[in-house]
Amino acid sequence: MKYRSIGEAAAALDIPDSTIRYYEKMGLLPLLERDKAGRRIFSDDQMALLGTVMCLKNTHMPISDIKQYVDWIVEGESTLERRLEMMNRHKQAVLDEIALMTESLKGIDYKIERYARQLGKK
Amino acid sequence: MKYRSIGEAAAALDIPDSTIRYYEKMGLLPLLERDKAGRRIFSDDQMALLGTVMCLKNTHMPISDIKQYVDWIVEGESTLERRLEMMNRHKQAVLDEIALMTESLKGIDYKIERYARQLGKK
DNA sequence: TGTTGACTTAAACCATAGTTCAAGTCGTAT
DNA sequence: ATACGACTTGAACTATGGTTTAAGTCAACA
Repeated sequence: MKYRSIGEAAAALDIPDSTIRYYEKMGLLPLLERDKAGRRIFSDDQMALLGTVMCLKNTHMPISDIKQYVDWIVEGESTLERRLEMMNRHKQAVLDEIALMTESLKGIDYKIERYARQLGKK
Repeated sequence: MKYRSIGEAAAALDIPDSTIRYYEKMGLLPLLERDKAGRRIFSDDQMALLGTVMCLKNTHMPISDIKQYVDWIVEGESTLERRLEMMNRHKQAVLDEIALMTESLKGIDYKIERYARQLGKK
């Protein structure tokens, strides 16, 4: 199994190393292994977890909620139902936010049209 | 012309009064009038501007950029081109962010499916 | 006339999400 | 052997976007 350094993991996900250290400190990356020198090493499983964390972060889930989710993963099968419910609720929140952005974009498009018209007919 | 109090303006846009005061202090609401008692009064024009500010805020434009935009509005017609360019750039940023969220949502949907399957077949 | 309720101010406070710093360790390539 | 780059730590620092507080003013209604 291939292990990655923090630099490789960060490059793979296009985020700064410092963010990964911060996430670990916040408890989003439990069970992260170290080599003999004390350096973080990322297994495929940890890369997958980090990918999930990034999905949640990219959709604006607060760190505290991501931590709850990760804690449930560590806790095991007994939390499957809670995890499913959390993901369903989050999905709806994301859809709502996308809808708000899309709606607000209409106001922006309206400005663009008006400015373009004013500049064009001058 | 109907004027609104800060409470009415806030209720119309479903935001706290304190946010409107904060936006005014940040310079997002220049030319906002006051009544004899010193209270803010919102004309239809100011309501429209506030609506635009909310569109920009809802699409995650930083306060400092919104201020630049409002400053250009106050400056007048000579800034039309810059405003158009700013709105076009912002529109692209919003589309990019929606795309990222939509993509990240796929990872979440995948989790939902897996959890649902695991819970269903048990 | 007096008590509400909505408003005013400036300044302090808060949460969130990182980033930066200083000082030090490790392993490999020359 | 040593220099280099990538890594380590904890703590301090930053930026952003508000919210809260304290003390006070004002207009209208009972």
